[in-house]
Amino acid sequence: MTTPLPYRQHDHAHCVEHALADAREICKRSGARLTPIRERVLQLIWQSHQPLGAYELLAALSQDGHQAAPPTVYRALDFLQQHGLVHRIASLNAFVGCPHAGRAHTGCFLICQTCRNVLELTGKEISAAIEQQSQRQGFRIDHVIVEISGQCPACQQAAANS
Amino acid sequence: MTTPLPYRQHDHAHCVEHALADAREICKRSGARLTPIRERVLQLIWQSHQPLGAYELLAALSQDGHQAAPPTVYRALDFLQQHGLVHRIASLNAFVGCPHAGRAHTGCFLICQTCRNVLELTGKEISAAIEQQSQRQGFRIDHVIVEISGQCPACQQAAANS
DNA sequence: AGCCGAACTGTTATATTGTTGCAATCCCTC
DNA sequence: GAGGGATTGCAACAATATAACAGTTCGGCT
Repeated sequence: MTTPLPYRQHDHAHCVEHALADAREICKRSGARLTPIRERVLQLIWQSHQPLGAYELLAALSQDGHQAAPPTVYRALDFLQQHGLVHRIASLNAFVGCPHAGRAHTGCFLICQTCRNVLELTGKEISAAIEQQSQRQGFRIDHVIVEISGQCPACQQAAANS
Repeated sequence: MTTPLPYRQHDHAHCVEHALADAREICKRSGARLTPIRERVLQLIWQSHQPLGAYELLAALSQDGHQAAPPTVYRALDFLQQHGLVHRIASLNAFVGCPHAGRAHTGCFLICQTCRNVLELTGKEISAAIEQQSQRQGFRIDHVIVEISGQCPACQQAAANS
């Protein structure tokens, strides 16, 4: 798995470790148990820095020598989702680390179809519009999915130069 | 399959026929072939008036006496999606008829987790916010998914009365 | 320390959703 | 009515996700 373009420049190991430290802290505060399997799954997701499917995680765990079946991975993912540490990208059947874990937010994802990177938007404009329109219909919101597929700036440029 | 609450009052058969007539017209204009299978799938989706999974459609086709395998259904669905006649709801792995076929729009769905009905919003506010935020990131949009799960007004009321 | 109950994990099997590849058929155009 | 692209039939299979149950670990409590 090659590290994708936009991430070549940053200190990847450090950013992964930072996410894990955050996760430990968040779980500690809420009394949740970030067990070895769960932590390992979270680490794998962050290392890839791209959406990772459940069965890709499963394969990675097997390479660890860890015997693992689908439920193991799905349970870890459920836990991580419930604690806001990862998001599921419905249009990809895959999971990404959440860079805003701990802070209240509605996931809103820009998915590049070329390099496969995902950017999570933080602005309130979109969720505000969604809440307003839902309220207008008298609809009580439980969960919101916003997934925008297309091409990121870097890949647009790369495409233009070829 | 019981007709869900919000639809008890309308002339369901007429609304289905209207959607089919629209579809025939749209395909005619674009030179697309709305073959019997495709039309039947569209009809089944509209009749249910709720999201329908590919394998539910498959079962319904089999009841017609029509021998059908998964690819048959998926191909029909691909066609209907490409021509804007149905939408796929990623969070349900299911398909709904599009009430705005032919008119340019971005699907934005309110999904009631109680009655399973889906309402497609038409307002431009949400898609405008999405376009604006994407543009700010220099992201070129290809396709947008907005799926809002929760509870519709009717079901909120029903829940309150019990 | 030792016990209890809840949470977590292992394991097998199975359900659900979606795709590939190839042959046969249909339908439009020339 | 012959050629060629679109459509369909069909069989196999791939990918994603869940169910059910047994065993194990962990943390709180006495």
